Amino acid sequence: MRTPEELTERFRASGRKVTAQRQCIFRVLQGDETHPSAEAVHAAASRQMETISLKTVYQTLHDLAELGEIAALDVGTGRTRFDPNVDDPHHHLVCRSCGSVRDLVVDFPDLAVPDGADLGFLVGSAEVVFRGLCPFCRDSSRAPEPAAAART
Amino acid sequence: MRTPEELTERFRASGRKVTAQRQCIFRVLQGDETHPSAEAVHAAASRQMETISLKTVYQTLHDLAELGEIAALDVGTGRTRFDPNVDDPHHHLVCRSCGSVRDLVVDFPDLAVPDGADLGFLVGSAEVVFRGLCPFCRDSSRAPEPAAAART
DNA sequence: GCGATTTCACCAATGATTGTTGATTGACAA
DNA sequence: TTGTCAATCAACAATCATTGGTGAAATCGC
Repeated sequence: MRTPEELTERFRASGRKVTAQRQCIFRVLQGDETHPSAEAVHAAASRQMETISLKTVYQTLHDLAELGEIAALDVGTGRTRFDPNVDDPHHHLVCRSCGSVRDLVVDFPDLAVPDGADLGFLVGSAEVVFRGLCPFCRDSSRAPEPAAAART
Repeated sequence: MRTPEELTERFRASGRKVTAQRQCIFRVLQGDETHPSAEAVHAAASRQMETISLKTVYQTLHDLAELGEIAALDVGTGRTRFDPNVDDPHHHLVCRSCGSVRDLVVDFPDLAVPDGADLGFLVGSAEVVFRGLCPFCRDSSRAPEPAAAART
């Protein structure tokens, strides 16, 4: 993901204004590898700006996604998660227990639809989701890690 | 997926009663390869039983999933889809345009998390989603196929 | 400085799914 | 055949994540 400064430029260049709350969100996303939901971003942003509204967070996340600076991803855990890592192609590890998501930067060269098996589909991309237990849920295999359980 | 008769036995064996509406749903799912949503199952069932309620459909689909006779799957299209093919492991082709889903029965032997890349996760399974355009949306590349557009 | 954009709080609506009610039906074991 | 309990129905409300509206206040950037 780009730095807050670069994002500021991009926003300006696209005709958007750069407000304090937007910059706050830029900062929150910077280096975040937890694939936060909009709620989680809002919670983190609120720590820096108590009055920032959930609406604004949703709006800015969509702006960022529209500009291709972050990716919105749905791994079947109910809410949309946002992935600041949009530079190197990767897959995902998803915890069955707490729903946490981590990047898996691995290339699978053999991952393609065999000839004749595509059922007429014009295939564009492949995403792999590995499901299992994250380190915390694996250890305390009945009680998920508190922070993770809090819908992180 | 098992035959309606087998499902009838399984339901009885698990202490569930086998009603006309449940059998109707068994029949609807039988051989259905479209990965129908609950709504779609309800629509199809309604053609055989006009009074069957959506509630009952949801309930029965969950019963079937609980017994492992069908799989509930979420490919990021908003609604949960139900897959009667639970016997051979497979992946999915998803249409970006109309959201239709098809099975892809292919084994990817190299699909594993490399040593040391698992970030501490205890990985259990891998699902691949290939995204692209289904035959209908590919041809009429602006207007999705009517039946498919109707939330099939 | 000025105008257009953005934000705010508040509240309502969406769409998929689940829960509640109370009355009726019907499956199935005895 | 019958009694019991599960299942169903209609109708309605509630959930949760997300989006939409309002009007007023703030503020970005030319």
